Formats: sequence, C-alpha cells, structure tokens
Amino acid sequence: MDTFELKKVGLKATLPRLRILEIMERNADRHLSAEDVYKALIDAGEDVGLATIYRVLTQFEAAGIVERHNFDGNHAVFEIAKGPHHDHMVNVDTGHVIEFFDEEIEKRQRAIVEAHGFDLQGHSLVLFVKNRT
Amino acid sequence: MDTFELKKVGLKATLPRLRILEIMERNADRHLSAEDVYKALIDAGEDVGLATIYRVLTQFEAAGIVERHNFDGNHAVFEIAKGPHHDHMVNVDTGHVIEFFDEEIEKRQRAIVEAHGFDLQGHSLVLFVKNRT
DNA sequence: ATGAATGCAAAAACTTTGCATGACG
DNA sequence: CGTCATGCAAAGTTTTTGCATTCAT
Repeated sequence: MDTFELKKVGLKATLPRLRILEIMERNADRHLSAEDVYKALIDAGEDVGLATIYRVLTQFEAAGIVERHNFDGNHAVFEIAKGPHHDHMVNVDTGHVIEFFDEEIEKRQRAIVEAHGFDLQGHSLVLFVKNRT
Repeated sequence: MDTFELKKVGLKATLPRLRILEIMERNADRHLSAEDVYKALIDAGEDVGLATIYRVLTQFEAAGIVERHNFDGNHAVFEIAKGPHHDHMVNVDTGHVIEFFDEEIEKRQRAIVEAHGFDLQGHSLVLFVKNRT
C-alpha cells in the first residue's frame, strides 16, 4: 500500500492522494499532465476534481514524489520521481519523450556554476530532436 | 534604421514592429515578457495593443530576430537574438539571468542525439543557481 | 472532535483570435 | 488601391483560489 509512502512525507493518506499516486506509478514511463491524471481517474469512476489534481501534484512535487517539467511553455507534465536523475529528449515529430543521462554534461554544469561563484540548485535540459531523414 | 532589418525577413516595416524591435535592442542584455515590452511602449506614449506585442514577438521569433524562453512555466520571455548561441543560468534568489556557453556540453548533446539516431533541432538548458552562502 | 482535504465554481494569469479600421508598399 | 497589420474586446487555456462540506486521525 502507498499509505506509508504518503505518511512518510507528512501527507495524510486520503483517497484522492492515493489514487493519484497509483496513476503516477502505473504510468512511471510516461509524462502526464494534470488533465491526463484527471481523465484517468474520471474514467476509472472516481469522483475527483481537477483542482485537487493540481493541488496534490504540487504537494507531491514539494515532497519529491514527482517531478514537474515544462517541455513546451503551455502546460506542465509530471512524472514519478523514479531513481536517478535524468534529462529529456523530445521528438518534435511525434511528441515522444526519451530519457537520458550524461555524466559529462552533469560534471560540466557543476564546473560552470562553480566558476561563476554559485551553488547549483537544479537544472532543466531538454534536447529537441527529429527522426533522421 | 531598423527598417531594412525587417524587410530583410519579409516583414512590413510598420510602426509597432519598429518600436518593438527598438525596445528589444535597447534591452539586449535583458529578457523581457510581452507585458514588459507593452509597458515600455505605453510609458513611451505609444498607442499599441498587447495583442500586437504577442503577434509581433511571435513573428520575430519565427524570423530568428528574437528567442523565446520559458524559465518558469508561467510566462514567456524574449531576448534579441544577438550573436552566438548561449544557455542560461537563473539565480533563484534574485531572478537574475546569466548567460553562458560551453562547447563541451554542446558537443555531448550532439553525441547523445547521434547515438540515439536522431537529428538535434534545438535544446533548452537552464541552470538554477543560488548565491554561495 | 477538529483541523486538514476535497469538489465545485469562480477567478486569475497569460496568450490567442475575430473583426472593423487604418497603414504600408 | 489592395492587402496586410493593428487595436480593441472577447474568448481560450491552464492553473489557482474561496468556500461549504467531508474525511482522516
């Protein structure tokens, strides 16, 4: 049960939160918008409000349970925070999202930030790609 | 005069477009929202509509005159497309944006995309940093 | 029991669009 | 002059908020 997962981060184990967490886990390989989660729950016969999805996903983000991304500037998508950090490649033809990790890039980022006298808090890297013709 | 700059990319040299281009050039070191540009023009006594700012900035983007960024997911900012490509560092304490370029990162990006069998169309890299305490 | 969480509807924030008028080439 | 661009206002999207009710502990 995910109940413990929620209590662990100080969130009451309410039904909507459990359902949303289930959806996110069941779609661990995808990036879902708030609307996507909402539709999935409505389709499953749950009685939930879109506002709750937004509120809960924001709480999950703060708790480190999910990550929020803005691949396009129009709407946010969420993915469950599974294991190690990774960045994303978006296929502009299909919309598909591919995950990748490159230690070299991570290392350079840290070096650059150091050199400017800052601490790195986080980063967002998205590569926009096309199928090779 | 910027008239030629506009005609060069196939845009009629209208007054609003010239004014907007001026603002962008005068603030080449900043990242302005559509609202910022709008206010600057209103303050300068120009009679312009916010819708025009959005339309023109979108055209400028398509023409390669400006670049659009989404540092946060809430609103777009624009900067004049000056010289060579660069990425951005956002100071989360102050909101300041610092530009940087790293050939190593660029190179790795190309290599990663190659390895996945794609063509790189573009990328978005933002480092979120904090003042060292 | 009691404070937190929810659903609904309304509002907010940003951006786009329809249309009549006005400006560019 | 014909067309394209503009301003205004209205509509569209996505996300947030207020409030009465319900739920978890």
